[in-house]
Amino acid sequence: MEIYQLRYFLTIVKCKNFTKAAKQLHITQPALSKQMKCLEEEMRQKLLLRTRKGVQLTPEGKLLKKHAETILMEVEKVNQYIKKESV
Amino acid sequence: MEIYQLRYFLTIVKCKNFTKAAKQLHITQPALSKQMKCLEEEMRQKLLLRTRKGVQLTPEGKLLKKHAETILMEVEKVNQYIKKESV
DNA sequence: TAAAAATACTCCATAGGTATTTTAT
DNA sequence: ATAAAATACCTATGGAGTATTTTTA
Repeated sequence: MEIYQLRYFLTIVKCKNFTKAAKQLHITQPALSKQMKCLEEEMRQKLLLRTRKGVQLTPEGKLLKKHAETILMEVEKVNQYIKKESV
Repeated sequence: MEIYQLRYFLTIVKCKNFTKAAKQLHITQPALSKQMKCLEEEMRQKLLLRTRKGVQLTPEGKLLKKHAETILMEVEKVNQYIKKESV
């Protein structure tokens, strides 16, 4: 599990669509699919339900979302600090 | 900045020594040095002071330590969840 | 039946290894 | 003089791309 994978995951949750999320992340849809497959395999459970209505979260996906948000919020604090210092 | 780099960084802080930290992380000392160089370059500042007395934190290093601890604590929660679910 | 996701490959960037040099007392 | 860190160079894993197939309702 790496930070970039959590960012990919949250972007999919927000977009409810792999293709749109990939565009927003400036990567291709297959690259994004592969990373989500890796993440689901590492977590040993499905996180995302691919339906015609859009991508939905499984209960485990919902839990990961909470943790991912906490982690990325903290990462964002570090990024802001870098910007502040380098100006 | 990735989770594995934060783990490397905190291990060095704990061990106060690159060589010992590398052993504990099951990687080589040069691999660890390179990752810390990458991290310092990305942060655009020195994080660690290499002294004979042991590796010390710069003020920026101390700040990163706090964020890294928060992030890794949250990662650990996810890992525990994986273990629980996969049993 | 059509949009979206998955699969199959190919490529290359970089994480990590070994050997060696440099640094700090 | 010596332990520790940095550097140089090499290898190989896996992240990302293109082309294509499969899936879902």
